[in-house]
Amino acid sequence: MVNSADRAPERTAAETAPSEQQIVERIYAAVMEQRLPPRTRLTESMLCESFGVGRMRVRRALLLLASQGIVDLHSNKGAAVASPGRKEARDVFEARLALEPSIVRQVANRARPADLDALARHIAMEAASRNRRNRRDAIRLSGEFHLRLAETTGNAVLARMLRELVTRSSLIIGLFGTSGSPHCEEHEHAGILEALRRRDGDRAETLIRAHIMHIEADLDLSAASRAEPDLLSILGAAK
Amino acid sequence: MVNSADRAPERTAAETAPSEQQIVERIYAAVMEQRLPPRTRLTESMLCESFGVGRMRVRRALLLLASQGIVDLHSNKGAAVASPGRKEARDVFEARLALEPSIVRQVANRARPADLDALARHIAMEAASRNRRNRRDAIRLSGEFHLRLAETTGNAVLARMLRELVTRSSLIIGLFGTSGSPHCEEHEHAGILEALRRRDGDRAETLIRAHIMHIEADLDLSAASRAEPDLLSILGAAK
DNA sequence: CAGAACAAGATTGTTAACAAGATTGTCAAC
DNA sequence: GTTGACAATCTTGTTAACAATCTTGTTCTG
Repeated sequence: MVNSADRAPERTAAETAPSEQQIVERIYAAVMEQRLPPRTRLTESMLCESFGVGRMRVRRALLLLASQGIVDLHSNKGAAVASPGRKEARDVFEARLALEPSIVRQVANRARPADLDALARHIAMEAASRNRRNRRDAIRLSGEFHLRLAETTGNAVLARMLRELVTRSSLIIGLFGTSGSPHCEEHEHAGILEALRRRDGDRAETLIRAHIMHIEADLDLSAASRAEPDLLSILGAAK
Repeated sequence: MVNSADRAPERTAAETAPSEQQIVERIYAAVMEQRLPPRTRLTESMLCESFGVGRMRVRRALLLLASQGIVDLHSNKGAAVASPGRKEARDVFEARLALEPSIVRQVANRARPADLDALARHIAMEAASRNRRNRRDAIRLSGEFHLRLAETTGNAVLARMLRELVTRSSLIIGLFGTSGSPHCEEHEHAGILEALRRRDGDRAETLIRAHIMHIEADLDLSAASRAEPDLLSILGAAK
């Protein structure tokens, strides 16, 4: 009776049926930790028993995720984790280059000491995960640092937009990233925080711009990566 | 038999049942033209017969609109056109100040002559609507100019984000705007285009930043405007 | 044996009915 | 006459069944 089918159909009494917003959160987290690679099929029935909710909730959650570019949703063909192309990857990082310099400037001008301390603790967690070789947490925390910056501005609009961009960046890095461990980042996050502590908005802006460009430079957006013709190129090359 | 109730329940055979994306577009347009004022109740049954679709489509469309801050969606209480508060208004314009300077800089660097001509034609349409005292078109076109700029970058991510921000700005202007006709804008749009034609990115950036701040300066975000306690303040004042 | 037609299974899209909750109008009691 | 409770109506939230579409496996034919 115990089989692979009932991995998580029933949950403890404490967890009530999650709302669509909570379903979205959990898929967001899974994508940011690169546990859900691009092109992963997300069938409704599978999600229903995973979360213990009805089909309606799942469909609404998928619609929200699709509206933010996290999943692709084709008519009559179901949902799958999005697989951004090169053009889309460039667009996402261009948008980040537009938003994040403004964000760190605001933080430099308006952050309270407690906010900066929280950012320092976050960087410490990043370092701990990296030392512990906990790749999953390290990846998630590295992206979440940028979210924390956005949240520190107190601007909910900016925070929501950046959250979408950072999550899509995780997909992009999983698809096009070349170096497995971007340990350059940790050092750069610390440098940004130092500039923020000195209230040096110009410096913080320069640093985060360089930081984003470093992340993008680690990608291979040149030619024949995995994009649309996944199986064709693989089979053609293997033959 | 002809009554106010059947304003658009049946449509010509050419128009098939619109998809949820089309429903979203039409509500977007209505909000941008300030035909749907904030706090307007949007009951599902009303939308169903307005668009001639089932309840499912309407609910999905409302969910999408809610995820972008265009409508408020409270549990068991239905949907209503969003009524941004002062904080939200400031956040939206702060986000625009972050995005649009980058957008015009990109346009200055990369736009083709045909793109710039299209922008010129758009400004001409704005002027025509204004001369014709067509307030509805004038308002919509004025906002759409910023969307055209974003689309000219070719960056779909930026374009989608700005679309949300511009639409929410329409709501904000309707709520907090003081001068009825912002005819200053037309002149400013033309100035931005001129800078773009000269490929002067710095100048274009400066102009659009000033332009956005002018729009925001026309708002009254000080104290007791219409926000949350709409009826209470009205009744209290009328007494 | 290859290839196409066909059929079975599965998945998504849609509709309808039902249940739960909120608002409004009414009525009785003080 | 006013206030409170109650009931009717309307609106939303949920579930279940049904229809349409796609995928996959089989079989028949050349």
